[in-house]
Amino acid sequence: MNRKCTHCQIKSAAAKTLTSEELIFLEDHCSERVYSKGELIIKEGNLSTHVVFIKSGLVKIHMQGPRYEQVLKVAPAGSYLGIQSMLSKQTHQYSATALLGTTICHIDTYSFQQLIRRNADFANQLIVYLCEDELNYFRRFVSQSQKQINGKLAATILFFADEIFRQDRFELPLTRKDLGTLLCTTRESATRSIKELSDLGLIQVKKSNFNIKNRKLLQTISNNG
DNA sequence: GCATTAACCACAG
DNA sequence: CTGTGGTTAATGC
Repeated sequence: MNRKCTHCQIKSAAAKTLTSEELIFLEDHCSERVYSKGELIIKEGNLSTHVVFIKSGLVKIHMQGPRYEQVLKVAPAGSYLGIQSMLSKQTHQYSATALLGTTICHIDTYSFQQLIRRNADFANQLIVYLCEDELNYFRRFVSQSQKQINGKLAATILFFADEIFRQDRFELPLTRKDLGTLLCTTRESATRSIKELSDLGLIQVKKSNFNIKNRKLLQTISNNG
C-alpha cells in the first residue's frame, strides 16, 4: 500500500485532525487514481462503495432530471464527493465527471465511517464541511431563482475566476450546454448572455477562453441580478 | 397595446 | 457542438 496520506500536501481540514496512526489506517484503505478529462468518476445509480476526495483537478457534479441532465456545481480540489450517499442511501444520487485531468482518492466507506466514529475532531470537521456546502447550495438556489441570466452568468464567471482559477483569464472547461444547465437556462440563452456581456465590454470571450475586462461592473451585474 | 425576457425551434457552420 | 434568427408565451407597464 502507498504511504501517501501522511505526506499529502492537500489534506482536507478533516484529514488534518487525524493522528499519524489514523493516517496510516487511511492510507491502507484509500486508493489514488488519475482521471482524464471527460472521464466519469461517479455514476448516478451505482452502488456507493467509496467516498471520493478530489486531490487535484476539477470535477462537475451532475444529475439526471425529468427532462435533461443538469449540472449542479463544479467542485475544485479539496472537495469530497459521495458522502451524502454513504450513510442513508446505498446508491450514488448524482454523477461526477472530470473536467480536467484529475487525481482522485477513493476511500472505502466502511473505513471512512470508522474514522468518524473514532475521531470526534474528524467528524466535526466533516460536519463543518457539509454545512458550508449546504449553505452554498442555499445561496446558489436563491441566486439562480431570482437573478436574470446576465446576473447568473456574471456570478458564474466571477466564481470561476475567483474560486477556481484565481485568474481573470481562464479557459472554461464546460460546453455551452453544460454552462446553460449550470445557469438553470438553455444553451441558447447562455450563448446570448455571453454575447451581451461581451458587447458591454465586461468580458472578452473567444470559444472557451474567458477574460474579465471590467470586474467592477461584472460584480455589480452579478449582485443586482 | 407595447416592451422585455427567455424558452423553443430550425438551420448553418 | 455552437451561433443566430425567427417565433411564441408570460409578465409588467
